[in-house]
Formats: sequence, structure tokens, C-alpha cells
Amino acid sequence: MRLSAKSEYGLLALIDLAAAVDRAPMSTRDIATRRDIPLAFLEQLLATLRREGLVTAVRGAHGGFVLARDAHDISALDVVEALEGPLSPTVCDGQEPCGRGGACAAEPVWMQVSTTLREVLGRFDLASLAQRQLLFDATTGVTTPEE
Amino acid sequence: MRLSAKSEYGLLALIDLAAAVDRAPMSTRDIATRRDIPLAFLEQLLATLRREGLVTAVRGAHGGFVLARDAHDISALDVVEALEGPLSPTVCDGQEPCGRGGACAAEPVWMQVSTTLREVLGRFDLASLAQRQLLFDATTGVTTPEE
DNA sequence: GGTAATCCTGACAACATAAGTAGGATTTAC
DNA sequence: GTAAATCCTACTTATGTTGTCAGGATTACC
Repeated sequence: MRLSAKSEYGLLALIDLAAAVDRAPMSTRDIATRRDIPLAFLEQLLATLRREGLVTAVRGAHGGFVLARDAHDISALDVVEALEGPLSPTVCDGQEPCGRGGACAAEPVWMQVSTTLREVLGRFDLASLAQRQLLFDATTGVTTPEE
Repeated sequence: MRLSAKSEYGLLALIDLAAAVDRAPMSTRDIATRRDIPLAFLEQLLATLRREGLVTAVRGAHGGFVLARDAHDISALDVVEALEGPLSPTVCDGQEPCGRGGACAAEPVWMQVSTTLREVLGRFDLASLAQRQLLFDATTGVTTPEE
């Protein structure tokens, strides 16, 4: 039961964007070097996040990415689902017919997992995560995103 | 974010074992045909569940598998972890050092997911799931496991 | 003892996904 | 025009998933 590195990288990247209080576009290279993420890979992730409507791209020199919505209105669930697709733990979790004619005793287990997962991820928003990140960066001497 | 079919099949199989009130060993073939699971694949799953101490095997003719413990004492979490290994949603969920020196703003997200997942799966025990299965089988005319 | 049922083990294969890499095309600030 | 940046597509290497297959070991029953 794993999420892929895409979610991990993507969430870190969006946290950085949320921490950029000056609202200037932040380049992929910036984020990649600061958070130690392979540049070309991160480019792909941000491209899909753009297609999913979570960030907007600013092309050309001094371009980069900006959050498409307020940081309070983007949850970790939004990020994960944008990158991983709909998160169903198994085939049989109530999202689609199970193939067992509804007489599947295991179904409530997977359904509960599914909804709880969504609920937990939905509790975290980028604004509060960014605040936490700024604190960390200040104490560890990392060049903070808003500079 | 998916569990593999192993968990789905394995849980269904153990529910059947838990529903066998007469405590006679149930063959892999029985379960495979009743729940529509590929036989050879299910054999492998039950073999690992045996190695993990969840079931005991009875070899030879009229052999099969029996739950190793009382059905109340085996949770869906036990089954899933036995088949999938420890379930950490990402590298960075507090199980092992994150590589970011503890200054990872995303960590609480993955930690919360991890613990909640375990908590939810731990709530379901085989005894109650088996009871539900018996009800379903009775109404849909499936030959119930205890016959 | 023979036979059939059953578990046990290991190898193999087809397919999908993960985690990148590489290279070029396009846009824009200067 | 040039450099900095996004954008897009394809390729690659490794691993995991979902099985299948062949045979061997063990046991109940006649």
C-alpha cells in the first residue's frame, strides 16, 4: 500500500509555491534544487498539476508556476488525486460494481478505507503546511522560497 | 493508491475460513471456485498467510486450511500486512528517516495517513465479516462454507 | 499398496507501473 | 538575438502484479 514518489514530490513542490508569499512565479529548477527532486521529473509533475487546474504556468524567462487558487483552498487530497488518479484501494470499494453482485462481505472494509483516506488527506491544506515549512527552513538555514 | 488483488483475494478467503463453523479444514479449490479466484494464485496467497502465522495447513486428502487463531483475533490489518508487507504510504511517513533531516513539512500528512489506515483496517475482524458473508450467501443461494 | 486429494515450491511469462532521461519546440524578458 | 524558462513526446530501466505451469511431498481411504 504505497503512494508513488509523485505525490511526495508534488506535495513538497506545492508547499513551496504556497510559501512564496510574494506571489511571483517560482521556477521548477528552484524547487528541484531546494527540495532535492530530479528536475525533469518534477517538470512532468507540474505539467500534470497544471492540466488538473491546481497551478498556472508562466512561460518564458523569469517564468515559473503559481498556485491557481488560494493556498487555503488546496488540500493534500487535491494534490494526490491530481497526480495518482482517483484513489480506490481495491477494485471492490463501492466506486464501481464489484463483480460479486453486491454480495461481497469485504466491501465495507475497502469502502471505509477509501472514505477515511480521502477524509484525512482533505484535512491538510497548503496554507498551514507552508507555514510549517517556513519555520523549518528558517531554523535549518535553507534559502526560503519567498526570497 | 491501490492495494493489490492479493489483499482482496486473501481477505475473502480468510472470511470463508472464518465462516466454516465446523472447524474442518477447507480446501483451496473450494474457496477458489466459490469466490471465483484463480486456484494456483490463491494457493500462493494461502502459503504466505501460513508462513505469516494466520492459518495452519492440513496436508493430504481432505486437507485444507484452518484459521490459526480465533476469528475475533484476526483483523483485516493482519491480512493486508501479511500479504502486502508493512503499509507505508510514502518513504517519508515517520517509519524511517526521511532524508530531509526531519525538516519535512509534508511528513505529518503521510504519518496521519499511515496511522489512520492501520486504525481503520484494525477495526474489522474476521468474525463479524464472516457473519455478514453467511447472510449474503444464504440469500444468494451460494453453497455456504460450513456445509 | 495404490490412488486421489491436497499442500508446497520454484520457475516462468505477460503486462503494467514507477521513476526517471533525453531532446526538442515554444514563449518571453532583457 | 540570446538566455531562461515552460511544454511536449518519446524512450528507458527496473520493479511489481497477476497469474500459469510443472512437478514433488504428504496424507486419507479403499
